[in-house]
Amino acid sequence: MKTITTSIPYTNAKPHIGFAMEVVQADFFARYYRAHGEEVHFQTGTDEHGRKIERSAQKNNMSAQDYVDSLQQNFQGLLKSVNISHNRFVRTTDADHHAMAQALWRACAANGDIVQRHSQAWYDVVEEEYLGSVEEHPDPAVFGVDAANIERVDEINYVFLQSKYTDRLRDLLENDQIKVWPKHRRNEMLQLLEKGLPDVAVSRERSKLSWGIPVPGDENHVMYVWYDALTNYLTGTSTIDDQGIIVPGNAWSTEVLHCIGKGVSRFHLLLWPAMLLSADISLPKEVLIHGYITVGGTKMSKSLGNVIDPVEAAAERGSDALRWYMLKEIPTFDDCDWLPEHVAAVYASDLVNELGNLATRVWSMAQRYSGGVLSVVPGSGHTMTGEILITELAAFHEKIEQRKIHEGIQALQGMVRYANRRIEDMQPWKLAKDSEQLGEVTAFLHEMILLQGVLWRWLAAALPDSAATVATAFGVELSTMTPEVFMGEELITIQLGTDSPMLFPRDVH
RNA sequence: AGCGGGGUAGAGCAGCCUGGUAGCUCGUCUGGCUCAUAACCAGGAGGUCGUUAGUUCAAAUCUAACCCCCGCUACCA
Repeated sequence: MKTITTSIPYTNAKPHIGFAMEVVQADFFARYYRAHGEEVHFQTGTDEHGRKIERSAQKNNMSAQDYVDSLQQNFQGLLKSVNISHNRFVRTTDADHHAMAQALWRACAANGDIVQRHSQAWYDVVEEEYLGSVEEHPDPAVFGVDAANIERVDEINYVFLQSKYTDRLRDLLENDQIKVWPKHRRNEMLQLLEKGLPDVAVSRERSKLSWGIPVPGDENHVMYVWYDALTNYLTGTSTIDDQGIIVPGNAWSTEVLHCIGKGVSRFHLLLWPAMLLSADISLPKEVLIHGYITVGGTKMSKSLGNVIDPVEAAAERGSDALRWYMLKEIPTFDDCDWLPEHVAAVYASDLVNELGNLATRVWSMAQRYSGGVLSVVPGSGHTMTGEILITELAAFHEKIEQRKIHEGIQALQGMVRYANRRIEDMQPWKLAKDSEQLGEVTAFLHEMILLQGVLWRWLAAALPDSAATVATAFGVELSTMTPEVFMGEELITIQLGTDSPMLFPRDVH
């Protein structure tokens, strides 16, 4: 079994295209492992507590709950528009999440890792946010906030003793017990660990924040949003017994892959494992950290007006086209600039000209020269192509295990080009003029159809809609498409579907 | 400032560990083909591999210094 997760975005803003890329990457892995026949648990969700939401709700004259409910459609709509195949969506306002966060808190507290501590901190009364401790920052000027808005607060808060886990976390990361992709992100964390981890204030006074999960046994305090949010990974995978003890489910006691953005790596590589260690719960196996989509080399921001809306981007050429760009063109771990002309060029070149055109040209020849029904024993006639196919598939799988989705897909793309070259060499349209050679033409087209079947079995992880169209048009069951079948000695009858597969129209509006 | 990543044809990247005629995709130019979504195939043009110095018969590749871009140390997909 495999478990794939995404981070859960804060719902106060519209879904970010970067989050869309994150869910698409996660969805790729979910579909990839399903194609291997593995059972997959794939969860995503939304982070709905905190001061900003509370304040926005007030502005809109709504209760916080009604307000977050009204925001759900944005996120559900996004998942739909990029075709995400998750089987659990965790809202931090869900009752079972509420219970899980409290259960985890109790577990950490029982181990002596959450304690009350008197703290002195700087507080921004306008933004209603803690800026940092007085101890760490004796001069609040470093925060760049108007001094008139800064207040020094003195209060009792709950603190999670993250510092206790500094050494164990260093060991875990150094020994790859939590595998970090790419590696240099791990090094960044090790650097932080060198300085020693601080303890983390994990509660807020209810007077300052009421929209959150209450601290168990203390109605005057509410959990810090990160403590609350990270717990979602257990909510979706585990249960709580009669004693209030967390029972990790199969989905947690397996190979867990967290897909996140680089901005939240500290929380996932330090705080989260520390929380799990404290509660004596097993750790995730891998954390994949993607880069950011930039515009003109800078981050998107509302003030610059350069925000790309993922739902609109998906509507432009269809979800598969957007998914392809995000998976194949954007390097999995790196930042990448978003240029509309480039997006259009990649669509035309990779999808329209190569993948889409290959499907229609083969379909049309098979229809015209072989009457739409092709009964052939693949056998040794497919050996040459089959061996190349085996090599390329191995390269694909290896790259995907290294979490380099873009490089893996490029291996499959190489086979598409190979197919186009083969067709050029064989020139079936010439052979077909001679009725003596029609058998050879059919055998060749049969080979090209099976080849696409094998490729689309894996391309389906990136392009699920198109894969379904291809399967129908060629009348093949993708899950049976293996190199062994491709070169097998059994008769395979292919009956084409009635429609030519128009996967990627050239003209899109 | 410290640490990390990067600087290779117009754009995006690989090659660097394990030195030996500079490679891929897109774009561009020319030719071929006609099954196909004016798609496909072949070939050409285009680079003093950030700078300087060093090691070597030989350096994009190793060493040193320097310059530039980005990231992390504070929320962020």
